[in-house]
Amino acid sequence: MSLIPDISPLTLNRLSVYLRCLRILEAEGETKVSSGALADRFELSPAQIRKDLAHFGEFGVRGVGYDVESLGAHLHELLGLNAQHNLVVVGIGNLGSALCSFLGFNDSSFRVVAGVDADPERVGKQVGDITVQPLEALETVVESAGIEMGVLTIPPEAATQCYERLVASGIRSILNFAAVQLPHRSDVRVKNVDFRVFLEELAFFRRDPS
Amino acid sequence: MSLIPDISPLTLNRLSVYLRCLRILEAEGETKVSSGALADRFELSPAQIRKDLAHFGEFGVRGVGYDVESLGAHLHELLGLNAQHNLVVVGIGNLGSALCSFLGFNDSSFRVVAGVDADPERVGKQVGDITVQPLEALETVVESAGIEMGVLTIPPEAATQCYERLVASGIRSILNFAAVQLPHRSDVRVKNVDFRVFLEELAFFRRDPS
DNA sequence: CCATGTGAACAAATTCACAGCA
DNA sequence: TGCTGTGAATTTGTTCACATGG
Repeated sequence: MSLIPDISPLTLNRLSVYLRCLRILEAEGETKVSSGALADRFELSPAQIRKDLAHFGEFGVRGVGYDVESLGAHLHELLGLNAQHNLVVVGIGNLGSALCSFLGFNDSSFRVVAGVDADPERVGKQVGDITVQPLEALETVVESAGIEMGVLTIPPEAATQCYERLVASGIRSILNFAAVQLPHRSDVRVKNVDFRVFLEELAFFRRDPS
Repeated sequence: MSLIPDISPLTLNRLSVYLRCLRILEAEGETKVSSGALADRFELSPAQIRKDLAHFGEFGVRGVGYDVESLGAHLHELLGLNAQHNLVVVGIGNLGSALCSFLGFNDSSFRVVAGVDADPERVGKQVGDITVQPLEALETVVESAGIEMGVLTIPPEAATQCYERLVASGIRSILNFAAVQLPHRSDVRVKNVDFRVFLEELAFFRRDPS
């Protein structure tokens, strides 16, 4: 079906946003929505919505708009959410725990199936659905639980080593919350998330305009 | 001094990244760095580094490069990090707690000075430097502690109401982790962070290319 | 010399505006 | 009529290549 052309990261992230918006409308009982209505409701650009969607076929009906449910289903599939993605969370501090519980009741595209921590105090703890295992078990766990994505929620000093171990275990998709530059590998996709960048963006607009 | 021209969000976020890189080099004892060396080390583009920095004056020395310490200081100031920014965290679950402790030992540009939660079980708990206070105390706390930024780490149902209360208390900068569309106000800056968007970006590149 | 700073060339992304279809 | 889908126009962002100056 959908032979997907090249897609920019900006467009890709907007598709996630659109999907979120559609789910909200769906919960409100809406069945049809136009690009203009979507844009008004969620502060988006109608032309951009249409452009973004048009890359992947003709999902809308002229004069009417889009079917909330079927467009949602299309985006869901397009984003690779039909498959279930098993995750391991490395570092079960507060942030790691937050992700474990967050991805418990989620719509099951993502599921944390294991969590490991270097701290013996934390090993054995129950967080969301999982029991914390020792860091040494990382490779074993990845292989036995069919894990395909790793989440790094550990201090920066430990991040690179854990990254190497995840990659050596066959993981090719990593969400990294540690503020370090992980070594680049063309076959591994890393998504870096740095909270300080978000805060600094807010701080910039509060600076003294001297 | 620095009369700052308009700056794109992309450039702004890169400045944060540059600052992070400079701090690492500083810790390693480097005193000078060229755009090329920075780019090699951190997988950036040398021309872009120069363009980005050149917006704000001539920080480099031709034939030499940039002074790690003084460029760091410039960026620090430029990003509004000389001032201390007091934050309130609304919702002290795992994610809220993570932010409280994360911004404990930080370099003091950002400080969580208060945390509130609707759950009586959590009120009185000690997290990082702060003692959790009841949600009702939100306005009082904001006004008495000189708070200028709010962080929303609460379930989506509660987010809009807390947003309104933060804004009514005078807060104009908000970091929002709840997956809702907060009402737009031209005088309030909201930075939305949605973990699912990050995960879906990774999932997209794992989808079945049918 | 060597690396910055910068205008000019290029590329990407967004918006416009309208043809085409239910 | 009304909204999609889309080429064309515009704006924004990136890269190139070189003149400039320590």
